[in-house]
Amino acid sequence: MTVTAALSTEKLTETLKILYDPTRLLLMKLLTEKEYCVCELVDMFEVSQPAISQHLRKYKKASLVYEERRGQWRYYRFNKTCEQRALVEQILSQLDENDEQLVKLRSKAEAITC
Amino acid sequence: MTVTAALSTEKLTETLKILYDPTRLLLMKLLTEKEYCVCELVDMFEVSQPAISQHLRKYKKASLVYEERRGQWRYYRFNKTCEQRALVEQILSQLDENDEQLVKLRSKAEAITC
DNA sequence: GCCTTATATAATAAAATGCTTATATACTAG
DNA sequence: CTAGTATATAAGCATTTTATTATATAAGGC
Repeated sequence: MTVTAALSTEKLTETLKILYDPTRLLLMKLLTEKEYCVCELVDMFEVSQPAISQHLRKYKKASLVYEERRGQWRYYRFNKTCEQRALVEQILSQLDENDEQLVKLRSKAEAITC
Repeated sequence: MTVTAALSTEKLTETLKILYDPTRLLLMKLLTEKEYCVCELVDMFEVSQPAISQHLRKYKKASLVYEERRGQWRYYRFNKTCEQRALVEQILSQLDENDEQLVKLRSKAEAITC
């Protein structure tokens, strides 16, 4: 059930440019699994809130995520209808589930109450 | 025949960091198809010889390519035994074969005598 | 309305990137 | 040995990136 390859050099490199950053790669991994609000992500990654917001803005600019406002929170999740979907999923599927950083992140994710 | 995913965050992002540059992405596409010597690549891409050499060095540092000296030339080709092979091939397979930059490059490749 | 919380944006400084020019190295031909 | 070609490396510079701090915006509770 492979999708036809049809990304331009520009679109492809734009996407890789987003995912080459470790924080953004792992963050995207999480966002493909479930939605998160910004404050949850800030608690999980060791960077400031503006840094997270800026990463999220990059995803959004590339149509990789949906943003949904609910009350005073904004929830983000992977946009499964984006044209880069296959690419993103293939890249993320290459990530070792036992990778130290990923494992650590997942355990933090469980502990968070926001 | 999918290969087991087992790349660390570090290895994965290192590879994406190499491929996010349009020149390096297209160059890698060519190198997965056949071997090239540096002067051929210089003629195909619109950058200086040192720029090409520097791109090639990045591949080599990440074990993505083999380098073979023959006479005064150095031939480069994709290293099919590298651990990032599946990742690289999946990424490259997402590239539209009709992409303008790729098509232009291929036509130049045919014309080159080095 | 006012205060608090959640989030985005702006400004800025530090680091990384990728190109160019200049130079070094290595092989070939004579 | 010398000159020419192929390639790598070094140095320098302009641009981009990313994080931080400071500030703005927007919603919720009182």
